[in-house]
Amino acid sequence: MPFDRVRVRLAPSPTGDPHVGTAYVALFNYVFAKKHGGDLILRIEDTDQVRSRASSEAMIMKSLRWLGLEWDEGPDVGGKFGPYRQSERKDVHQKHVDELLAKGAAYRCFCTSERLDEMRKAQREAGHQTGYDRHCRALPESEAMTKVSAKHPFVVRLKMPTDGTTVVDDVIRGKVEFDNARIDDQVLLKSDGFPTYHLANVVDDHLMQISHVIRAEEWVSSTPKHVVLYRAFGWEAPQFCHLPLLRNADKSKISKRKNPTSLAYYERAGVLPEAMVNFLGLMGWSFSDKEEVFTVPQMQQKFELKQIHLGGPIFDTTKLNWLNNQYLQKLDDERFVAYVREKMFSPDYLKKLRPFALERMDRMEQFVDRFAFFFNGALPYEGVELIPAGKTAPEVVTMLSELVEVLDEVYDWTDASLKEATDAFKTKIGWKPKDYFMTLRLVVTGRKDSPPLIESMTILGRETVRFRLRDVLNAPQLKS
RNA sequence: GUCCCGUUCGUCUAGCCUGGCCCAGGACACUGCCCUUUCACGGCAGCGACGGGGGUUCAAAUCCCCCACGGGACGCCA
Repeated sequence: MPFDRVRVRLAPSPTGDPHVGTAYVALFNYVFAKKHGGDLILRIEDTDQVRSRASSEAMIMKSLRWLGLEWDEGPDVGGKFGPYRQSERKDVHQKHVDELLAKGAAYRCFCTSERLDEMRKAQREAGHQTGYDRHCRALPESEAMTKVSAKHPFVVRLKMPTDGTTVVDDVIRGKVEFDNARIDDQVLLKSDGFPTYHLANVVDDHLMQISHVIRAEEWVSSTPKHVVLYRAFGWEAPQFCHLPLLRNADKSKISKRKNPTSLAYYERAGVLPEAMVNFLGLMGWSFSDKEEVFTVPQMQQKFELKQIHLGGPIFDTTKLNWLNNQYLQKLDDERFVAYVREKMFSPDYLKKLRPFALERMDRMEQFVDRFAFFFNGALPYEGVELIPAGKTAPEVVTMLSELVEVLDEVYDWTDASLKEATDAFKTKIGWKPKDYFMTLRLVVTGRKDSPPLIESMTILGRETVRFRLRDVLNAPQLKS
């Protein structure tokens, strides 16, 4: 361990909704840090200029706080190792890339993406592992500099050793050996001047004095590159610990296509943060062979990285529901009332509903019944005519499944962009407006007499709409 | 395809390092019974797993080897 003090980091990339996988890794990092009296650092990995969004960063921080996983240093709380947003550390990264270049540990590559694509295609067809063919590695320095002055775009790649092995020492897995010859010359600096994950991660982890890198299993295969990087810089590598990947029911890596993965979804669904955290703590780890209900402070006492079971756990929320019920039963008056009044029937949410509600009621008592779908999760579809005349169940299923994909691409969840997206999709599939919109209305609201569809979808939010679009596929009418 | 990781009830897991206490323990789910004017909670019971094959050993879920299966990675994404 390169530093005396335990310092771990959480390094999410702000490219979407706050993910349960992020929370999972966050929990284990948090618990490990606290157990050892160390620090948790939140570092935003926003080096992907195309996909990073500020709104995503804000949501991730909000969700982590909701779970009670507070960080000691981060973009919002500061700290002496900042800045904590990688996009603000470009100079630092550039400087370190220059150092590698000067040392001869890295080289400039002028290959175009077209050439790389063709190369990979050929490799794949030949049945080989894909990887850079090191075309530019042998390029003389003088030639490279000429190209640079001629403004040829380039990336900087790591010079991997061509023989021997690199050993990754993982806290749980032990020593894992990799054949250097099979490891790619990783791009460290992109042509836009931003570092890739690999470079930024190693540099920042070292500069921020990270002692243990606790992250998901998907990183195991790139860790030897990181080890080589640490060596190139002359730094001692941190302890690595790769957590198992949460899985879908079919065992593939958890994805929003097959599971609700957004923490915002679970929060809205009325899952208590202590239940969520407890549930995540049960994935790959166990508190004891008798008790399964525990708090984060209790987990801290007993937690050991080495005890983590490596079989990838299926993220099956059945047990989460039971756990949540356990915690729900313990809610006192204060928390219960606060939840219903401030979260479920929050003033902000009710204000959004007011214009739609008032013109459709003659007595206030009708509100709860008629607007229930604004507060519910899953809707009852018994007796609802989900299939328009002339259409078949498979057609409706296909339409809805494709629509989910379309809506996933909607960048901001507003009336305008939803209208645009749903209209475009309607035109594409060529359904009659009435059939299309009524089906959608029934799926999203569960009733024919709902307020305007687009506005309702906007208010309900992305996660709930997505959930219903998927959930309705289980309705008997649509099963064939 | 190549490399790497994994594999205990349907699901989450204990046990595996330090072989015998394991004809494998707990929890969720499911089924039944009890409690109960309903439902839920709660209680009790039941169902249900060491991927396969070789070895080592007096003894293997536990150690070794092979196979199968699952997953991850193979991006100027993280």
